[in-house]
Amino acid sequence: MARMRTQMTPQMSRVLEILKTERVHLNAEEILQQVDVSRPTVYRALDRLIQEGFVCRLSLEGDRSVYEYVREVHAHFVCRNCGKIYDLPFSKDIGTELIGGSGHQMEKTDVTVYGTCRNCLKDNKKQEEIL
Amino acid sequence: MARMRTQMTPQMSRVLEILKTERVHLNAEEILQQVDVSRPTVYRALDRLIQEGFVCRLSLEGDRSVYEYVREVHAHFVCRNCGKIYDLPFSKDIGTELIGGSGHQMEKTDVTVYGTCRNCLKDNKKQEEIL
DNA sequence: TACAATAATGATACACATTCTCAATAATTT
DNA sequence: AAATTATTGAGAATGTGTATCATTATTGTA
Repeated sequence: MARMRTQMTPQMSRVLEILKTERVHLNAEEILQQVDVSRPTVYRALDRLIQEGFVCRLSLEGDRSVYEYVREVHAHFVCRNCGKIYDLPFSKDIGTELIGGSGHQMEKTDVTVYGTCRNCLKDNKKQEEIL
Repeated sequence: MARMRTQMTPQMSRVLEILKTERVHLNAEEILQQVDVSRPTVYRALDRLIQEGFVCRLSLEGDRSVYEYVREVHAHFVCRNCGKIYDLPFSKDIGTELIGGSGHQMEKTDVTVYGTCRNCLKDNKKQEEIL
């Protein structure tokens, strides 16, 4: 009987490498453009990399998902104006606190803050000065 | 010159009413099934209801968005096993805390905890006892 | 009340991200 | 090397959400 295959296929490695080196949040299309791997395989690789805990997916409001290499737990700030995503460090385990005595078992916690980033705020102010 | 039209159209009201009475998180398709309103109008109504602050959208991992009537700010617990969504009360303004001195301007904060809910944990235990 | 102006609706078609199917290929075990 | 199973890629399919646009409803004004 054949055992489970290699944990990490070459295609998975290539996808992971992109995410590791780019150091930003990429969507599936952006990954596809940088790797010679078929579309379905990129999605499959991402799913498996998420399962293995190497990558995490971020489902943004009304937008396609973005992926990033997991370095350390953090929250995200998404600018509604320019779309840029910033990492926000967070130390406390908010999830455990929130679950409290509800009896649920936590796996992970997603914290996403939406708003206007500092750069866009600056640009807006400039615009107002000109007008 | 004609002014802005009624804030709330009949179609918007019907969509809002469903969300108010159902008291659960519904996706656009489920809303469509319960209301005699066209697909585009349901989406338009939801967008406007969100803008007005009556409804909020929840973008779940690899799933379509769900909508709920806004009663009070809270976080969500999503069960990876049964898919059920639970509301978790949370008082503190985590977003402001996270942004800290970054200079961004917060609009709203989404907190979603993923894991296994208490019911599924119970069922799993039962299964183990049988086997 | 009728008219003019604008906003909202519904039917249809469309766009696009993600997934499915399945034959071909690669890896692993015996 | 043969047998078995996992993985891949090409292409098609799925399905959520939008754009278009003619029609209808609403509101303000004469």
